[in-house]
Amino acid sequence: MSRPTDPDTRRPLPRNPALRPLTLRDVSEASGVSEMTVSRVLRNRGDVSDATRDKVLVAAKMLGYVPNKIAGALASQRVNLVAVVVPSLSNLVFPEVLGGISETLEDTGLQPVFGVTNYSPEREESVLYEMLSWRPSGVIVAGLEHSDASRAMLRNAGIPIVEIMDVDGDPIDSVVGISHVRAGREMARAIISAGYRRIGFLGTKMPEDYRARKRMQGFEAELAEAGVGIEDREFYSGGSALAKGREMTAAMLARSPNLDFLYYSNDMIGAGGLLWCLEKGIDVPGKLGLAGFNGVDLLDGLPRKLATMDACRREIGQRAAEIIAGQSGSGLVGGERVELTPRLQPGDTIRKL
Amino acid sequence: MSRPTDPDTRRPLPRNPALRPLTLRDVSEASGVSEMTVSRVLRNRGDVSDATRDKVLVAAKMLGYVPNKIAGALASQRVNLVAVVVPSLSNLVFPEVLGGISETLEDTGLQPVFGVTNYSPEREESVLYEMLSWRPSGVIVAGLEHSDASRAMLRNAGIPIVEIMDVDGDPIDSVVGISHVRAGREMARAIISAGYRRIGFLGTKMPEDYRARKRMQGFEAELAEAGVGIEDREFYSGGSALAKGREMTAAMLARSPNLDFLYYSNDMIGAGGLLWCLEKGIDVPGKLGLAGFNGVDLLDGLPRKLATMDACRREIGQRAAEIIAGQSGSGLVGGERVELTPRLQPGDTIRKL
DNA sequence: GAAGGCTATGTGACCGCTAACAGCCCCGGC
DNA sequence: GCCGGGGCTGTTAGCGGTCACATAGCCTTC
Repeated sequence: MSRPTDPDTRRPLPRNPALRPLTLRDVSEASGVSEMTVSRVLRNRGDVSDATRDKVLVAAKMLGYVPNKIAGALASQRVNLVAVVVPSLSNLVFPEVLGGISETLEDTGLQPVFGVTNYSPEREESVLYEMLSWRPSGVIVAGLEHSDASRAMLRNAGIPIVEIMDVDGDPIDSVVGISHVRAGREMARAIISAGYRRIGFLGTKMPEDYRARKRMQGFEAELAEAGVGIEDREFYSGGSALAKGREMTAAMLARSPNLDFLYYSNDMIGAGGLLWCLEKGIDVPGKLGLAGFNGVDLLDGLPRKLATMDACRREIGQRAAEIIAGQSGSGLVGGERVELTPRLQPGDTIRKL
Repeated sequence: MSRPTDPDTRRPLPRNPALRPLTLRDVSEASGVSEMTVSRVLRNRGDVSDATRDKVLVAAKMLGYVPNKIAGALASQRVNLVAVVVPSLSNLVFPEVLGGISETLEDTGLQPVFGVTNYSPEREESVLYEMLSWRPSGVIVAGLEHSDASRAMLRNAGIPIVEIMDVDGDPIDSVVGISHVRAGREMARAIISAGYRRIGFLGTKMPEDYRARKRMQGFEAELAEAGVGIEDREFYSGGSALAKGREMTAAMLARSPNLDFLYYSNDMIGAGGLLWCLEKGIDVPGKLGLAGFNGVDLLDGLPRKLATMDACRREIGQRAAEIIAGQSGSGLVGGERVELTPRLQPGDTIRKL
């Protein structure tokens, strides 16, 4: 999107006198050419002589004209917006995904527009409705679980849809993510093969956090195959995750002192648990192993590095954005499936063999 | 813009056969009334008989019609979007502000649209340009420092503008935030009155982080009035803040072992420093006091509570949103100034007297 | 020097919706 | 019976751009 670049005039561009928003006609009159030509100049499309171009740009800048994309979009049936819908911004997983998206979209002419659902399907539905009513060029939405109405809307939108974060399920169109079931399994395998056997699970209570649940399912399934069960569980909701991690760890170890491993559904509560264990002088990872999930580098710098599994957040954003950008450009294909592989980061809280 | 997809659900809303986006006319034909009446029903505006209303709603739902806000906005000259421009999402300060905004806008019919500038004035300019070209009902933008062109655009937009986070400067229209200069001063006062005298400052290198700089200026000014100077400084950029906090603290104390207080420009590096000090067995807050800034509750749960100052992030978002919502509703006033008061949270890392 | 092909610009018809107004029907009051 | 006034619905004219096409010059080319 090229804009009349500004020479360094000290003077702010003149104030619009009529307080009526400027239109192409204003620029066209000021520069003595037709509206169409102004439009061409401002969009850098079609042939315009250099002389005319300059005239127009000068006039536009002088007036402080900002094109009206609403009118443009209506006329051209083209919208450079990409709707991005995530459940939360405080999760710190999502800001990173959004970062990947922004970054990748940066030089495609596409613009991300973010919406937040607070993990509520109803809210997701209304956010999607709202966003689709702006006829974006594509939609990126977290998760594979949506209300029937949401799925129908997305399917009917006739634009590329990319569901992200998770690949365990039935995508509407394209999907980019990791298998949380598999992530849970792999962590279980690592834990088992490090010799831990009495395992506790700590997670969120949130019923809508399908991904955390899938991790737990995969985790449990893999343990079961090794003849091991989850001995104790604890769930929380709300509050500061770090503090909750402490509390839950204390509670669980008080209740089940024989546990030799704690698997946390996210790094923040894991970090809380880790801090608590260190304070109590518990031998980590000798007597007690710990692991979280997400690989948030925010936590680099803890006294000990928590074992975790990278959720490929940034890359998920990038790949999703690439799919949208690719399809919105030319012949649409759709139905892509990108499964990324989360990497286990053993850190210092799982025994080395 | 249309792609074949698979219709294998039980009974989704019937697929749009022509793959041409639905319009009011489709609904109007399906329900046997005029487009205008459909429009009225869908917007809940004007009198429509219950019988007609039901007919229309049924038809719209059956078709899976999603209104085209682009056309609607063009015709009505009304857009329910509020542009929100922040420098970063990874700062974890901003997601909270956005939360406050979303929350407050929720039942106003207004919709926030987020843009990210990465602390770059050029990027801010282009993000603003892009957003203004959608003719939003208002703009919320972080900071008071903008390029001349950005200021001109905002001034000329003819819509409510709210600059947030900071009140130390010259606002374009309305402003909601705290005085970072004063925040720095207050922290200095607290430190001085707790008896600390040999003070180090640790912060970001980022030249565009005006607010951190203002805090430092206020801090230094207040110290100076007490006849105290900053004895040592250290700045970082990039990397994990927690880890950087450790490193910088180690480096500074190696260089200036006599310091008795460290003031960090944000809580994350402060937390890193705190963890490092505790590991080293340094007597905090006896021999060495520590303080950060922001009051991020993410960090509740550290072994010791870091002294900090709440930046009123959520409330800033709320108040800003209220201003936009209030003005967009009725007669515009503008020029409001809301200065919030950051509260000192002494935590456990400043000596009590 | 006429035909053909560029390049640079202008012309009208929309894009899908809503504001404003016009009309119709039915009611009650005088 | 006529009039006035609601309640409900339809009609017309844009909103501010862009598309497709027409057009005017001018330069080749033979």
